[in-house]
Amino acid sequence: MEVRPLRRDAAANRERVLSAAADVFHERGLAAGLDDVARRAGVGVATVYRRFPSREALLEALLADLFDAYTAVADAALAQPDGTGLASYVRTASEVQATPRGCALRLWSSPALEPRRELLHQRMEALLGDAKAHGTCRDDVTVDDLVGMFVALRGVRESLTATAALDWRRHLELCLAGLRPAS
Amino acid sequence: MEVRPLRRDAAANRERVLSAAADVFHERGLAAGLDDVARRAGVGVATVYRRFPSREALLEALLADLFDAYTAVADAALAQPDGTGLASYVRTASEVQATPRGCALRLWSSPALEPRRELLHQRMEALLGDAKAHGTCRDDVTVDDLVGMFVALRGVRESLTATAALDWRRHLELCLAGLRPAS
DNA sequence: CCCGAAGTGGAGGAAGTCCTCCGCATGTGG
DNA sequence: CCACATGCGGAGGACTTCCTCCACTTCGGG
Repeated sequence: MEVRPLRRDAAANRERVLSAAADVFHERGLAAGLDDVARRAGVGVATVYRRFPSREALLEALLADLFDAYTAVADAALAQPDGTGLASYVRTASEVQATPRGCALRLWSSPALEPRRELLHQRMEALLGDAKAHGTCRDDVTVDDLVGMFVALRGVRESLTATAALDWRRHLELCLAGLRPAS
Repeated sequence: MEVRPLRRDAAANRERVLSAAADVFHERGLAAGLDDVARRAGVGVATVYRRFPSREALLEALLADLFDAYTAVADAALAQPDGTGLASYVRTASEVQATPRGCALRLWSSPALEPRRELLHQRMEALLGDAKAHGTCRDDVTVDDLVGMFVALRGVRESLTATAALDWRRHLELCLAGLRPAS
């Protein structure tokens, strides 16, 4: 498993591809052509395929970043263990998800990312525990419920179809209200 | 605007296409080929295109059915004006949406369906009014919030990606909890 | 029963996407 | 500074999907 590092220019190109992919997928959906991604990155198609053998590999790389960002947000929220961390984590993480890189969320359960997902899972568990201990969250809420919220929010955001005054932040607050203990 | 009715066999084919389209889109997503729809319906491609000039027209026809179903559910819920109608409407409508025809929901705000959408809007308004009057729903909830819920639920349902113990019914209950007045 | 209007199927051209191949360019260790 | 491993671009073949066209079939009113 000796992997020598990429040549410096190649590494830079890799980043440009990732960033372009996030933008393109964000704008035109996950089905957008990789040729478009290449053009946007100012790079040949071959470069995209050389670095990321498949569309999935590309998305996984984006998702890895996203997981890292989530985890960082969760750590920050855990720093103030007064029961408000959970809500602030959910709100901030949702903002991160609204970013172009958030498009990768659809791959959530990719097997290749199990380790990072597990890490994030632990943080969410901790946040839930803290919130429950302070009585700011119902006892029966699970990490999967939180995951469901993020997935749901992505759905709302991607559906801003013309007419709709559909605001994902509004749905977010509805969910947060649902997490709090009844009376 | 004289439109003579379809010949009997043509009308039957139209229904078969609609039903096949619902199944195919449900299984393979809205991007599935219309050729597949035709094959599934046991009909030539030309028949699909003759009856529905575009993929959108096809989806609109499906959505029209869906709106009618929603409206019927809402009417049933309104029959018992004891404050519980809203919740039972949301639950039942969600089940309808889990049906293959529910795949059309993505088109929600198609201009062509304004009249039906308006009809449904009125019913939801009434359900909300009843629930608020009985104190089973927060005063600040709007019809758009409900629409947001349905869109969110579609997102969760379509994301059942392998791993996930993601259950849309669970997210539904979370939302319903969020609708109720705080303490 | 008959005949014209209405409907039908599937071939096939246009367009888009995927991904590989290979001759040329460029960074880097010695 | 040089050699060569590493990386690069874009042409192009295989494939998929879209949608039209037209010769043939079927329905149904008189």
